Parts: sequence; structure tokens; C-alpha cells
Amino acid sequence: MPELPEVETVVRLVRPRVVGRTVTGVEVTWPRTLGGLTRPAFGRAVVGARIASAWRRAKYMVFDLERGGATAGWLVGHLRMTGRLVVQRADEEPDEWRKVSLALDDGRVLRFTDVRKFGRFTFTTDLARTLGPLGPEPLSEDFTAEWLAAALKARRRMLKPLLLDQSFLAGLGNIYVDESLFRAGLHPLASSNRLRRPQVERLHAEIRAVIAGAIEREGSSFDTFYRTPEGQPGSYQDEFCVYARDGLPCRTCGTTIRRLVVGQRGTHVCPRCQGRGPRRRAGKAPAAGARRPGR
DNA sequence: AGCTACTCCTGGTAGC
DNA sequence: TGCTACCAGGAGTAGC
Repeated sequence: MPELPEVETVVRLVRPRVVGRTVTGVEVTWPRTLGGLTRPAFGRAVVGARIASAWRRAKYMVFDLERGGATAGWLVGHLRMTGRLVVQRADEEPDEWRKVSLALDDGRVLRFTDVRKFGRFTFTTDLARTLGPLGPEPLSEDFTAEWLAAALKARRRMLKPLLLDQSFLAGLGNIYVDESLFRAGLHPLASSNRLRRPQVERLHAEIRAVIAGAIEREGSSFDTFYRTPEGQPGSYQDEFCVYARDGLPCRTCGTTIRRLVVGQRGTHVCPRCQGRGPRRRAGKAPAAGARRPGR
């Protein structure tokens, strides 16, 4: 799934092809991708506007629009599960899953494509409201071990759902949370307010290392979905320690990696490196078979 | 406050 | 080979 590193990769590759371009037309083939905006309203807002810059916040792609040099709102995209954003020549065969296409003044087309239709690509004049509450960027100066220690202590939540919560920390998804927790030696079910200071510092460092490493490798492409806008797969999947490795030996200790379900999310742990987790109430042992979790 | 369940979706695949 | 049932999951929402 596209998370911070994948979205960052997409923005970096798309940016030089769209910044400075003016939108000359739109095609919307699945209106729900607009997230409530009507097709005509989207067209009116976007056609004739110039894309002034492109950047990322959390897992959102943001494009500043201008008219006559003044801010005219923002294009905001979210890839969710299977979204892609590409720039193509207008005469190139369009993807059968295209949802929103913007014709540009250089004869190319910015296309938002999405097999599963969960993604969003729309226009807003209220960026803060569209993005919603977001925690700090993991690679920003705001994200310090001190901040993390205080923030973890202020909540009493299981680490995994907390780290997935975008209003707590921005940009992490299922893959990078599992990888960060493994590398920090922490169990996903551990309670946020019970970490000791050295554990917090290690978690902080590993989150940053995982995210920075994944950006360097242009994200992870373990299935057929995520590709860079150039069509290339990322390579961070080669670095996975636990994600999608259930049934395989831990790279550190050889113990079999297990899969459990935490907050309806597939979760991968090394029972030895990350411990067995806090004692949960009896009666609902998490499914953790090496093959199929069942349901 | 924090947890669970449900919704949106469809390609891939396990199991027959 | 072909069919069916189920699974993945980011984020929003509802209910306990």
C-alpha cells in the first residue's frame, strides 16, 4: 500500500512534469474519486489554473493552484490502496482504471488511476479541512524522541493502532509500522504509556531509519500495484524483516515470523525479538498460524 | 478515551 | 480448467 515513502516518490517524480503547467481540460470517469465534488464544479475549479508547486503531507499529494499569480485552491490526491498518479502523452493509451485526468498545456495528461476506487483526487479551497488533523512528519524536526515520549505517555493505546493513527504521527501505514516495531524490538500490542525511555528512543530512531531507507529505495512493491510514475517498482520490499514474512524465519534469530490481527490489520511479529506481548484477556487468542489465519 | 465492526472495492488466489 | 468464496486494507464513521 502506498505509505509515506511511496507517496514521496510519486511526488518527486511527478513534480518536474507538472509544475508550471496550466490545466486545459478534465475528464472524470468515476465521480466518487472527487470525494463529493461534482464533475462540473471540479472542472470549473481546475481548468485554466496553473500548477505552482507539488508537495506531500502525510500520505497526501498536494498541488498548489494559481490564477493570475494568486492562490486559487489546491488539488489533493490520496492513493489509498491501489491508486497511481502518472503523467502521459495525450496520445498514449489510457489506463482502463483511470478515474480523473487533467490535460496539460504541454500536450501531456496527468492521470489518477485506481483499480479499487478507494483513492481520492479532488479540489479544495480549504486545505486544512481536507487534510484533517495530522501528526508530525517522521522526518521533520518536530518529531523528536522527547515529543514521542510525551505523546506516548499521554495516551493509553496499543502501539500498532496508535502508530497507524495519522493524527498521532503522519505517513506510516501497515508495512512501515510493522517494520519499525520489529526493529525497535517492541510488540504491537504493547501499551503506549508503558514504554521505558530507551525503548522510546529506539522506536523513534527506527521509525526514522525505516522511512528514510524506504524513500531511498523508492518505496516497496511486493504486489502488482505500487509502481513509481515511471513504471518502476520500488525495492524496499527486499529489506522487509517481518511484513509479509509470516512462516519464514526471523532474519535476526531464526524464530518463525507470525501473523496476528490487530485492529483488523494483518500484523507481523517475531515472537522472540518482540516478546509475546502483554497478557490479553483469555478466550480470544489471536489467529497466528504459519499459513492461514482464518476467520 | 479507546476499542471493535462496518463500509468502500476488485484482483488474486485458495480450495474444491 | 473453471468455479466460488474469501482476503487485502486506509480512513471515515458508528456504537459500545
